[in-house]
Amino acid sequence: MLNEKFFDKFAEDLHDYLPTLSIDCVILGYKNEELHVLVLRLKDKKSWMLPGGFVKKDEDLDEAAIRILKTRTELNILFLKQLHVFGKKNRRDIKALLQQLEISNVKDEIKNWFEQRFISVAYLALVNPESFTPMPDYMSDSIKWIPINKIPKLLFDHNEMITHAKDYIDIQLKYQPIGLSLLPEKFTMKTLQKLYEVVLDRALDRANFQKKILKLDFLIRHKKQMSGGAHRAPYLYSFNKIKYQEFLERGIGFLS
Amino acid sequence: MLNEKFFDKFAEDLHDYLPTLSIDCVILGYKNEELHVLVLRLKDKKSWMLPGGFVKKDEDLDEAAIRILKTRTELNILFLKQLHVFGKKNRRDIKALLQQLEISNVKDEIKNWFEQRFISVAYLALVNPESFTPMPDYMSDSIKWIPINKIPKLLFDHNEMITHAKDYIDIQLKYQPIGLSLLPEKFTMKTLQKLYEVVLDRALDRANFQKKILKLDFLIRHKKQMSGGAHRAPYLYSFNKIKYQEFLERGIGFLS
DNA sequence: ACAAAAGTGTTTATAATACACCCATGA
DNA sequence: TCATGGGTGTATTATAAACACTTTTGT
Repeated sequence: MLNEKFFDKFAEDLHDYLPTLSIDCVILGYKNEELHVLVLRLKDKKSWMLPGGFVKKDEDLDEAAIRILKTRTELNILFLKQLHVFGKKNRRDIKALLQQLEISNVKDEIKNWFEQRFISVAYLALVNPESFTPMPDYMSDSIKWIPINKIPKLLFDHNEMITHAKDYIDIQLKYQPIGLSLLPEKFTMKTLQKLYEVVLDRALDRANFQKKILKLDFLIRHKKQMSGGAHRAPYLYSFNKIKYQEFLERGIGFLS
Repeated sequence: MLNEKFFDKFAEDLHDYLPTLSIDCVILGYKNEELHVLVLRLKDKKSWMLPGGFVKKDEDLDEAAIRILKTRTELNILFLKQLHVFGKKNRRDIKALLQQLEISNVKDEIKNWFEQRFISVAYLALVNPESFTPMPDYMSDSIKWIPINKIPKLLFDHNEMITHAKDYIDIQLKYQPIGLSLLPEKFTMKTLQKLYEVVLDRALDRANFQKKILKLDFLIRHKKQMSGGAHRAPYLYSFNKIKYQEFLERGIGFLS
């Protein structure tokens, strides 16, 4: 069994982790004009779940979240925010998990660990899917970007976590800019508008969108232009990160 | 020592609680035209902290928060929301706590319990201060409403929790109504306006405020009137709880 | 030169703000 | 009847939405 070695190591390290506390990550990416979520498929090839992990005794909660993200995304910098704590007493179907992990014949320590009641802190991360190749981990055989509207039933309350993330994005979008973590370095106004349309789930007026966004003054317009279709070439833009950051902090309402 | 009996009992019950996880409550109330926070003074008469507690193994996280609130406020129904998890590894100055609890000569189990690293979930509660008398607990000698701008240095990261609560209220106020939990059953438009002015920290136009709020249509106007000053008597209003609830759920922006 | 999409401008509707006016009440 | 604060109306300004017009590009 592929993960046996991992579990032996994990059994040794168990005492380094805080008990009963876990972290799960809703990692959102934007590609093909859709919002996607990064989900793991377990070795049984049937069950899906969000990437997650545990908190070491000598690390901050946020540090743990970053460490867990890095094992999947190789990324250093990304938008990362604590979303919500999920603490229902029966939120985990433990029997199902043990089966799916194929660890029923594993050391008692490991079994006891996974049989605990866990309170889980859900984190939201926004990333650009084109900037890295996601990596599966010890208990999963594959990791995939799945469109947010086509997520299958996940283990435990993980679907609820995604809903929470989507609600958060919907609300935040109305008074904070998004995009810095979701788009490539340079992009067209149309691309940015499409992102907003996907998240808001409604069409926006091209002319008014352009005016509003430019007025906020956190985009840098580049002289260069794209080549492509048989039409006028659009400007490319990038974010003025300082002004963008100011906006994130102020959080002024800027789109109805 | 007054709490010895409590600690004996607590030592017995320790195994009923989840380790390393605590709850702290920012309880906000509005009186004398100011936002107040409910804080505890410890028995040493110098240290202040937020009311808090631990999570039982057989209760949901939210249930624990409600239980903890009830021991202080006697209240059943109130606005309650999970704010943020505080998880810095050195967030608690443990030595200071042990001194202040005067439990340095207490059973080892108790000592070990409090010496743990705790991750704490901060909850926000809004209550009407006139509807109950707050109660101190085993480790505090008094509990008081203190204006949010005059909070002393509290233990650990509790000041940060209050800042977090205030920020949350500031943002929420812009696209959700507040008041149902903070005001008495019946109130004048002036009172409601004052609440908004205190929270937003700026003056609002009387006429426009009235029009905007009434247009939202979640207030019930009562025929009766107050007596008092030498002037026209104002209407009394109360909340239409159904419409108010609809607004909370929709969360439409309604005050610039 | 034409189609297609980008960029800009103009008109219209809607909402926010400022402030003026009249009303009711108790001294 | 007068001062005080309450309630309502109106003019002004700012913002949002709709859409028309012009520009640039590849074919």
